[in-house]
Amino acid sequence: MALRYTIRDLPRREGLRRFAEQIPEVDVSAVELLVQFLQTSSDIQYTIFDILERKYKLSEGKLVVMIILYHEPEGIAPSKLAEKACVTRATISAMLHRMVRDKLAWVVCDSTDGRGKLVALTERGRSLMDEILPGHFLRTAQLMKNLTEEERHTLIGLLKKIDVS
Amino acid sequence: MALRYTIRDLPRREGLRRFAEQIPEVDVSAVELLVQFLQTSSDIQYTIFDILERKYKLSEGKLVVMIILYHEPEGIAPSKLAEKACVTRATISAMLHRMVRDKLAWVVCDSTDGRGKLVALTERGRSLMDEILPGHFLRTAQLMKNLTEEERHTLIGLLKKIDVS
DNA sequence: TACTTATGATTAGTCGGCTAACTATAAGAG
DNA sequence: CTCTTATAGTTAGCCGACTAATCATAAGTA
Repeated sequence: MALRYTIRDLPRREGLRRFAEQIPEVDVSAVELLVQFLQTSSDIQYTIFDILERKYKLSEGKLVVMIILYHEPEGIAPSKLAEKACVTRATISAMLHRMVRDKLAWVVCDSTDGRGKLVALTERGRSLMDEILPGHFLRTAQLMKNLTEEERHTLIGLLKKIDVS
Repeated sequence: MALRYTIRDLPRREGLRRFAEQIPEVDVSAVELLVQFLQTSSDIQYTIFDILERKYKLSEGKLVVMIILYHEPEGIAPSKLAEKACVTRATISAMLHRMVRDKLAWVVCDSTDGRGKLVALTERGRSLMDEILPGHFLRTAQLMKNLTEEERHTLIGLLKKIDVS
């Protein structure tokens, strides 16, 4: 099914806002802000990551993992990789399987630790990154092009005020 | 594995930023903005939705579906539900299976259309929503409490300037 | 040294997304 | 009225995330 992505979350989030308005004690502007944030979030998800997904079968998670690997030409332990990518080892384990299958990475046993392994990108993995990243940064710049330097600064400041303690 | 959620994406996104800095043509402030946005995004994901997930086994997607159903006491067709929730019918189909299994919703055949069905919340589903929503809106308000009304307004305006055309 | 504990990786099972292919029924066109 | 096309729902199979359990090896301790 072809979802109409440009308006995709409007009705979805709208429901939440309508709901909030019906309950007197609710902080409506906070809900509206959350709704807008989630909306922007899924829009960015689409313009930045779904493109990579469709064109290169590369999810955000895999991109993150590959960028980490790109910086570790000597290889890195899967557990370290999990930690840096902020996912569980189980997730890395499955992802590595697919990456090895697709010849994007290789894995060897760590000679200094019988339990451990070492992962690194293959030449194919490296060149995929070289192919992908320029467009990725370009799309990022495009996304933000309507914001002045000052506005970007303000926006970062306001985002940091959201209390996620 | 217990991830340290409070700092969970710092290293992850950091890799992207460091990468950007090494390439001269890259619009660094745009990348920084994206990094901060994704960071805030996953923080919100945690404080708002992971809580629901852990306490009530309720994902964001299921919450959205249940809010829609909450507003449709007469029942709604799964295809309409998919459209309003902005997911595919296949996704709804699987989710409804689980919701029926967990006695949160029931499904009957549509008498006016041999192909169709009608879904609605069970009493259990409704009362779960009644139980969950106050806390949910409270956490939303908590999240935004450090922002003045004016700042909220500014933030919404800036988010809308992000170009996702 | 032997036992206990900690760590690295994997596996099984769950969930929520997706696409593609399928079945059944409704609606429209000739 | 029949044939074609569109629509509703399901199923199979993939991906990335998770937890919990398991296995092997390292490291620490009595």
